[in-house]
Amino acid sequence: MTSLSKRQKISPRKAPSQARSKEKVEKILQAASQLLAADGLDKLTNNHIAKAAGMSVGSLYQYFPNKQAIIYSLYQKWLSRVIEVMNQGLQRATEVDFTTLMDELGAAIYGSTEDPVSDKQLEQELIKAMALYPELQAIDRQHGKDMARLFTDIFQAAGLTCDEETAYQLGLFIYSFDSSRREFIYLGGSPEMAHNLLRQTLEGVLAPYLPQSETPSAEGC
Amino acid sequence: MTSLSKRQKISPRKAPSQARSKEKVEKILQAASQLLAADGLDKLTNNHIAKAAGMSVGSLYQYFPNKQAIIYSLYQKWLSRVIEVMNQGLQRATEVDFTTLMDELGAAIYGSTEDPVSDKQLEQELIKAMALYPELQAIDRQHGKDMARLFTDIFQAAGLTCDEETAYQLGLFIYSFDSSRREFIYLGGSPEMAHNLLRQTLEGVLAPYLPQSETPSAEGC
Amino acid sequence: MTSLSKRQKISPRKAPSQARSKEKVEKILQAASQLLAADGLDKLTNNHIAKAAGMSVGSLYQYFPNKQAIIYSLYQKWLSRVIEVMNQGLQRATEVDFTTLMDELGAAIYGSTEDPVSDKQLEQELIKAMALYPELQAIDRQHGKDMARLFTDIFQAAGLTCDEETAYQLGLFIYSFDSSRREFIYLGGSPEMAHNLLRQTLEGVLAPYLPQSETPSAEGC
Amino acid sequence: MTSLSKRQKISPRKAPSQARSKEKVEKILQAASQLLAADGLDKLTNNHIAKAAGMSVGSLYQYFPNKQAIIYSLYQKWLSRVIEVMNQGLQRATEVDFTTLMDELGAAIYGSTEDPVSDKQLEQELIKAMALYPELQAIDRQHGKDMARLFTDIFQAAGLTCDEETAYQLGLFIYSFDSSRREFIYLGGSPEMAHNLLRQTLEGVLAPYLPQSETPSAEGC
DNA sequence: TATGAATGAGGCTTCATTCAT
DNA sequence: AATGAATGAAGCCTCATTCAT
Repeated sequence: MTSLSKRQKISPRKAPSQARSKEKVEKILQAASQLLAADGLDKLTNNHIAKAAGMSVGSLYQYFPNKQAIIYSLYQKWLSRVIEVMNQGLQRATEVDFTTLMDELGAAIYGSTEDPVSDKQLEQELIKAMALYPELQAIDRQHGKDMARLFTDIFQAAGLTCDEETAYQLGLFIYSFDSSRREFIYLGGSPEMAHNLLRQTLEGVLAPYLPQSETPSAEGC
Repeated sequence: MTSLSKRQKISPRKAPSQARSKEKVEKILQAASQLLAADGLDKLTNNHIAKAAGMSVGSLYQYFPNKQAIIYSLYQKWLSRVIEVMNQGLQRATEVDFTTLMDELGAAIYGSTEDPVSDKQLEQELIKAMALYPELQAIDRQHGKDMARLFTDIFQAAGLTCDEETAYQLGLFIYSFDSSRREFIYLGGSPEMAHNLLRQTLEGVLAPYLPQSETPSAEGC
Repeated sequence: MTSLSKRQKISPRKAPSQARSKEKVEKILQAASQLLAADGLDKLTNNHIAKAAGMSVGSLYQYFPNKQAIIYSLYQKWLSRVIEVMNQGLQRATEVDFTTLMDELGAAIYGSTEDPVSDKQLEQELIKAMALYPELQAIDRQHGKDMARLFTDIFQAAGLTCDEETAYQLGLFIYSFDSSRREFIYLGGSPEMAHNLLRQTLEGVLAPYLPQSETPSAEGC
Repeated sequence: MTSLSKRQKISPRKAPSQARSKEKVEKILQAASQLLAADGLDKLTNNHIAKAAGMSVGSLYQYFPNKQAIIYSLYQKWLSRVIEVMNQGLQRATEVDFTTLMDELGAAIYGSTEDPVSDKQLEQELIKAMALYPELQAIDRQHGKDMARLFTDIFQAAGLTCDEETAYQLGLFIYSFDSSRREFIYLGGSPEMAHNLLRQTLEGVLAPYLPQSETPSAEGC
C-alpha cells in the first residue's frame, strides 16, 4: 500500500474540452471502472489502468495527476447522476406527495442501470476507495453533508413541518440509509425487499412530520 | 498497494495455548488497534505494529502468518463482543418485550466502551480493512450473513410471526442498518438521534410482525 | 535523473540561416535562460522550455537535437561574450599597461549587464549544468583551456617575460580564479571586495613577470 | 532528473552505533564514492549504489532516507577532515608564523591522500552534487560560511590586524580560493604551481595585515 | 524462540524523445 | 514545418515477508 498520507491534488489535469481528450479520459475511466468492479481496489494500479485503457502510463498522467484523481472522477460521475436525480426530485417536491416522490427517487437512483451487478460492485469499491484515501475522505464527507442538505431541501419543499436542525438530521439519516441498502444487497438481500424496507423506514421516521399527517401532533417538528 | 490478490491463510499461526503466547498475541492486537484507530489503515505496517508492540517483526510472524491475519483477529475480537451480546439477547428474547430487547442490545453494543471515540474510529477502519483485502471480504460477507441469522433467531425467539425467509431478510436488514448508523454518526449526526431513528425504524419495519401487535394484520408474516 | 551517459550530439540541428529560424532559436534560448536562472537546473524540462518559448516540444526538437544542445548553446552565448571581450583586450594589450587592461577586462566581463542578479544566477546554473552532463564536461574543459590560452596570449602581448609553459599556467590560473570570484560572491562577499582581491592577487602573482617591473628579477619567468 | 525541489530530510536514518551498521554504512559510502568519482553524478542512482555496495535497495534505505543523505554524508566526511585540519591549524596559529601555517594547512588538506586522482574527482562531483540539490545547497552555503569563519579565527589567532568584517571577508576569500585551485587542477594545472600561486596570492592579499609587516601601515586592517 | 537486517517485487511518477496528423 | 499527444524506460521509495544468527 503506498503511503496515502501526503495530500495530493485530485482535479483532472486538463479540462477535457477537445473531443480527443474527452475520449481518452473516458477510456481511462472505463478501464478503471472495470478493474475496480472486477478486481477491487487493489489491482487498481496506474499501470493496470493504462494497460486496460490501451495506453501508456505517461498518457494516463496527461489526463490525471494521480490515481486518486481517477477515483475521484469516477466518484463524481456516479455522484452527479444521483445529484441530478435529487434535483429533479426537488423540482417535483411540490407536485406529488412525499411518498411517491421518494419512490420515484429510489427508482431513479437504484433502478435501471445497464449493468446493475457490476455497477453495484463499482459503487461499493468506489465508496471504499473514497474512504481509504485521506485526500478523498474529506471530500467524501463533504459530499455526504451536501447530499444530506439536498434531502433537507426536499423535505422542506415537500412541506415537512420541522425545524431546520431536525430537518437536517433527517436528511442525514436518509442519506446514511443508503449504506444500509448497499450492505443489505451486498449480503444477498433482495432489491425489492430493500425498497420496501426503505419505504417503511421512511414512513416510520418521517410520518410525524408529514404535512398530510392527520394526527395533529402537537409538538410538530 | 501490494497485490492482495493471492489468497492467503488468515488463521493465527498457533493456538495461543501457552500463557506467554497469549500475552504476545494480545500485545500485537493492542498495538494494531491503536495504530489503526490513530493513523488509519495506511501507516498500519507490520514493522510499526511490531515496534508498537515492543517486539520484532519476526516475533510478529511467529503469531500471525501475515498482516491480514492480524486485521482479521482484530475484527473477530470486535465481532465476538457483538455476538456475545446478541447471544445474551437471544437468551432474554422470551423474557422481555421486543422493543426493550432491542434497546438493550443497542445499549450493549453501541454504548459504554472505555474510549468511545477511538473505538468508533477503530471500527470504521476495521470495516474498511475487511472490505479492502479480498481474503477478508469473503469472510466479512459470511459474518454478515451469520449476524443476520442471529437476528433472525432473536426475532423468532421473540415470537415474530413470519416465515423463515422473511425473518432472515429482516435480520439482514437490522444488521445492515448498522452501516447507516456508522455513516450517520461519521457525518456528524448525533448519537442520540441515531438511537431514536433506529428505534423508529425498527418499529416501523417490524411492527406488523410483532406478536403483541394488536392490529390483526391479515397478511401476517 | 535520466541516464546522461550515452554520448549525444550537441550541435544545433540546423544552422539558423533563415531569419525565421534564428528567431525561434532565440526564443528558445531566451526561455531556457529565464527558466534556468529562475528555477534552477531541475525544472528545466524541454516541455517547460517549449511552453515558455511559446512553441511546441516538436518545434524545439527542430532546432536542437536534445536538451544538452540547448544548454550548450546558452553556454556558448555566454562564453562568446567573454571571448569577445578578451579578444578586444588582446588588441589593447600593447596600448595600455597591464593592470589597467585587467581592470578593463574585469569591468567588461563582470560589470554592466542589464540584470546582474539573474545573470549571475544563470551563470551559476549554466556552469553547474555544463559540469553535470558528461557530453558537456569535455567541452567545458576544452573551453577552459582555450580561455587559459587566451589569457596567455594577452600576457604575452602585454610583454610578460616568461616562458610559454609558465605563461600558460598563469593564464590557467587567471581563468580559474573566476571560480573563486563566483564562490566568494555566492557566499555573500561584496563584489567590490572581490574586485580588489582579484587585483591584489593579480599583482601578487604576476608582478615578477611584468615588463615594467623595475626589480631586475634574475630568474625572469 | 528527478524533481529535486521538495525539501527532504538528509540525516542518516540510524546512528551507526553497532559495528554491523557502521560497516554497512561504510560500504554504501564506499560504493557511492566510487560511482561518483568514476561515473559522475548521474549513474549515481540508488539501485546502482545498492548493487555496487553488494546489497539490496531496501538495505540502503535502512541506513539512509534518500539519496541526498548519502551525498551529504560523503560531503561531511570530506568536510570533517578539512575542518579537523583547520582546527589543528588554529591551535598552531600562535606557534608558527602565518606563511608556514598556511603551508602546513595546504599540505594537510591537499596533499597525501591514498588515491589523489579519484579523490579529486570525488571532491569535484561532491561539490557539484551539493550545488545541485536544493536541500543540500543551503547546507553547503552554511558550511562555506563556517569555513570562512574558521579562517577568520585563524587570521585573528595569527595576529592579523584588521577589523572583524575585513577579517571575515578575507576568510571568505581564502575559502573561496579553493574553487580556483580545484578548477586549476581540473584543467590540467600542476599541483605544485597551484601551491605556489596560492602562496603568492595569500602573500599579496594578506601582507598588509600581517603582524610582522615592517611597513607601519597607518590604516592597519 | 526471538531478533531485526535484508530482500526485492512492485507501486508511483517524470520527462526526454518520437511520430502521426 | 508545426503540433502536442503518446511513449516507456528509468528513477525513487515502501513494506510484506524471510532467514541467518
